[in-house]
Order: sequence, then structure tokens, then C-alpha cells
Amino acid sequence: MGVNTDALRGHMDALLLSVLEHEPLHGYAIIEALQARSGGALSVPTGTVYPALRRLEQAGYLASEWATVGGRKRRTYRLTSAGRTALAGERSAWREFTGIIGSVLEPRATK
Amino acid sequence: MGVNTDALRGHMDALLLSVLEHEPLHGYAIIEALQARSGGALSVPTGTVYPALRRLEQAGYLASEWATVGGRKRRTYRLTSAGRTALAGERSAWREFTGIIGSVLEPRATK
DNA sequence: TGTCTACCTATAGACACTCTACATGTAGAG
DNA sequence: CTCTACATGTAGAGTGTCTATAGGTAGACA
Repeated sequence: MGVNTDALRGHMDALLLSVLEHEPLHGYAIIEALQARSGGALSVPTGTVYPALRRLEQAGYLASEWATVGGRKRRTYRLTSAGRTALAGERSAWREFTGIIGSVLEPRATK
Repeated sequence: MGVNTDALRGHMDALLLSVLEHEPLHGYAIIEALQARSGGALSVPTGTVYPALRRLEQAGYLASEWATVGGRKRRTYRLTSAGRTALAGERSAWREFTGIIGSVLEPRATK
């Protein structure tokens, strides 16, 4: 249960963009969504998520705005169109990545 | 073509152990084997491989000895039994990892 | 009233691994 | 004599994730 911490490297962006694909969410909700979608296996700490969201916003893949709900302030993020393109790229990169690593880890007995 | 450099993080050990599963190899040959098995997609630099091999030896997963072939010196690495166990662990971690990330990136339309 | 939990955002610094760049050297082809 | 393939290795940069800490609101419960 739970994922090796190093392994996430380079895949965080894909996860965040993916979770924001169909609806805007704020940081805290994003963390919960990741946990829910992964069946509880992903517990990404705030120290990872918040800086990553800023980075993605800086890159133009996300846009954010503040909202107040029930007296609490939230910064809600949504995908930009550049973010949508990036997400598509991340998805195909993921498929390529798993194919390549998989071919080394479990080579088919063709030889 | 080619893999994002960050993405390899945390998977290098699995790759190295895997390539040494059936035969001992020296560093240079390991790099070639990775490239071959991945269909040319993996070009792991020496600055990654040599330190990683030492790390794995230190961890007890590999053992090495020097050999001279055609006037050239090679340090040949082979899996220890602890390394075999580690490889099995890496493989199941890999399957778990891809399952988890996959479930976030491409959720089944169950909802 | 006080305290506890859930909600919510954020930063500083440690950490770990991969990469770039460089250094060193042999063997064989042309 | 030069070039390429073979072969090992290190120093230091880079980067992104984590740990630890900080601050704060709202509501439940005693």
C-alpha cells in the first residue's frame, strides 16, 4: 500500500492536471481527489501539492482564483487550454513510459 | 522517443537489477542492454549507471569482480540472492505503481 | 468556556537521485 | 596518427518531492 516517494517524480504534473480535467478544485480537494481516485494509495503532502500547483500556474497550464466558502478561503484551480494540451501530452508520455520500462522489466520471451 | 529524465527516478534500480537477472554484465554492457531492451528509447548516461551500480552493491543487491577481456578491464556485476529478492519486490512495486497512476490518469467511467 | 477535529493555504530547508561535463585510458581500423 | 568504439569513474549542478512548521476558520462536544 502506498507508493514509493521517489517514483512520483515527473508524474505529479500529470496527476494534478488529470484531476482537474472535468472540474476546478482547490488544493485540499485535489489531495482528497487523488486519494479517492487511487483507492487510498496516494497521500500527497501539502508541501508537494501547493508548490506544484503554483508551478503549473506559472507554466500557464492552470489558472486560479480565490473564493470564500463557509467562511474559509480557497484558491480554486482550473485547467487552461494550454493545460488541456499538456494533459494530453502527459497521458501519451505516460503510456510511452510504462511501455518502455515494462519492456525492460518484463521482456517478452521472444528471444 | 526517449524518456523524460525525471520520470526514471526511483525506477533505475529496478531496471538495473532486471537487466542482470539472467547474466552478469559490466557497466558498459548494461547501458547497451537497457538500450536494446527498450528498443533504443533508453540512453542512460554513465554518470547515472556507475554510481547506481555502486549503490546497489553497497546495498548488497549486487556483487562485482574485475576481469580483463581483450586488454580492457571490466568490472562485472552479478545479482546476489538479496538482489533477486529485491528485483521481485521492484517488479511488484512497479505493477502497483502503474496501477495507481493509471487509475488517476485514466479512470474507468464507473461513476 | 475550552479543546478537538476537520478544513484550508503556505513556505523553508533537507534529501535523494539523475544529469552534464570532464578526466582517463586501451584497442583496432583507416 | 587520428578516429571510433570500448570501458570506468568523479564532481557538481539541477530539480522536484518530502518533512516540518506555521498560520488560520468553523463546528462539534463536554
